[in-house]
Amino acid sequence: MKETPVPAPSVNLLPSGPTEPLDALGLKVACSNCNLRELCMPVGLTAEELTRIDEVVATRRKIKRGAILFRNGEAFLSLFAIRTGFFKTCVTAEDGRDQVTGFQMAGEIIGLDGIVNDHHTCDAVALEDAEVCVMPFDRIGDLSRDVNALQHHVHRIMSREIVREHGVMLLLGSMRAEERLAAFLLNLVQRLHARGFSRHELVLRMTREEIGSYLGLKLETVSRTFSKFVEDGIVEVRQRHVRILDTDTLRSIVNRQAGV
Amino acid sequence: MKETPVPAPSVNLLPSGPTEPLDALGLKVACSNCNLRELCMPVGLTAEELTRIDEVVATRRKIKRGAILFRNGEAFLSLFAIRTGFFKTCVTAEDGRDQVTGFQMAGEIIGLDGIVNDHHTCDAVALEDAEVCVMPFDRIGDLSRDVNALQHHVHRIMSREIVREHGVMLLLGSMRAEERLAAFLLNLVQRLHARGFSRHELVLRMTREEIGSYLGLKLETVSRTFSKFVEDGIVEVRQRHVRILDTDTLRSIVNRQAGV
DNA sequence: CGCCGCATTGACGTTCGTCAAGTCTAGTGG
DNA sequence: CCACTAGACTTGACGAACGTCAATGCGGCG
Repeated sequence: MKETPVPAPSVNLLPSGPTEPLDALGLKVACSNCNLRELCMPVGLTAEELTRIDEVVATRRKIKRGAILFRNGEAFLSLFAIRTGFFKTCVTAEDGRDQVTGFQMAGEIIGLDGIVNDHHTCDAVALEDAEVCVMPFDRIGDLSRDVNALQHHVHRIMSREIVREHGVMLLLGSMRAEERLAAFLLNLVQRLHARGFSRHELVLRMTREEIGSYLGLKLETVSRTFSKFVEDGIVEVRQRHVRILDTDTLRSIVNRQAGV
Repeated sequence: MKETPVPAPSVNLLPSGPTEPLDALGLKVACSNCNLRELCMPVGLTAEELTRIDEVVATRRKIKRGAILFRNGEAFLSLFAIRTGFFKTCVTAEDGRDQVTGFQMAGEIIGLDGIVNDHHTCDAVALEDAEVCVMPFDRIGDLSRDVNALQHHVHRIMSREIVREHGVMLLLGSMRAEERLAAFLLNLVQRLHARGFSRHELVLRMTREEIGSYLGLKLETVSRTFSKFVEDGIVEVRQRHVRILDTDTLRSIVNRQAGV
């Protein structure tokens, strides 16, 4: 057990990770009985569609902390559904500077950037030991011709990513450091809560520098802003452990007009 | 910022707008004989697929300059392919500040943000008189079950938008004002060139404020940066008319490391 | 002709980046 | 078990880049 324990779920949605018992026995873990299904697969399927959906996942793959799932320039073959663990994706400019474009957790899909030119255009790095479901893209295409709901689901996933990025553009384009960090924390804790974790506590899986890259800030600014939040009694921070003491204030920071 | 290659028309394809002669006669303009087809539809279709593709477009719609094609919160029913004209899309935060998320021109598809929740999440505003092809989304879904290439095409369009937004995030997160504006101008002129316009001249359809919103800058900074480019002999600017005198320098501005 | 929206320019202030020093923690090896 | 180290984090001092506020110019259109 090399991983620091994750915060205890307030609701026991994910007590031992997705379908862990079956997995431990070496049995095939199907989407149809994966408890992350609601996050990555369409809902309201018929029994028959459900079993067909299992075909989407070809294999699973374990990724060590720090290892790369796919890299900019690599041929695109599959999408990946995260079963466990935490990823970042980042793009790199020609001059070397790079930008974290997102942090992804269990139930989320990565690799969508690769579809347009059959090559990935960003790197996906595991920030903790992780496991992903490998979903060959041609298989998704074939299946979504039969299973109507799957087709729509793929569209929705891509659309959701577009909308998410709109939000990031708003953040990067018009928010100040405090607002950015507040929005970031609220977003993270909200997504974790949807996965059964606490509404108020979280463990950051990324460094200050990675947060800064995502938020368009330098690591020192991220650190200072954390310190300010602590001074103001809004959060408690011990290393990467964060406890949110005052969600309302955090929310008001995000929504306040510049200059107010 | 890298731009995904668009099939480049050999010569002046758009001196008078797509299929304008037919249109003027009141004849039905089909995708199959629209000269923007290469931009918004899949290539390499069979003759039969080509005629089926025509079914995607239900109607066309004219939008006056300043008018709104769709608005945040409206029900999502269709995607729109731009036939003529120029649009901006922008998201609005609860506190009222808004962010231009993109500028779109002929051959580009807008409305993808609406898929995920059946409601649009941004506004699309015409920056000049425009015409769009209305493509009901359920019709696209039905058709892409039959026409394989269409299905893949829809995926590619959405993926391209995701990749484009990654580029914007890089720009907003790590570039300085000059770099942002240089990248913006190069991107615009490149896309216009792919549509048969000049490689060196362009007419901005948006205000300095809209440029600023897109680039995460204030309008004064945009104006000042233009002035600096003019001083340096990189561009000529007369109102919204821009002539690029030194593309190479502009490119080097985009790619230079901070501090160099 | 005069108005209005857009654009430019200047003076000044704020925010955040830069540079540097120093602290804390987890991990390693004696 | 403790010392040591490397990486991550914090904090301070300072400066650069950009925002803010305000005055002015310009062009298009009724």
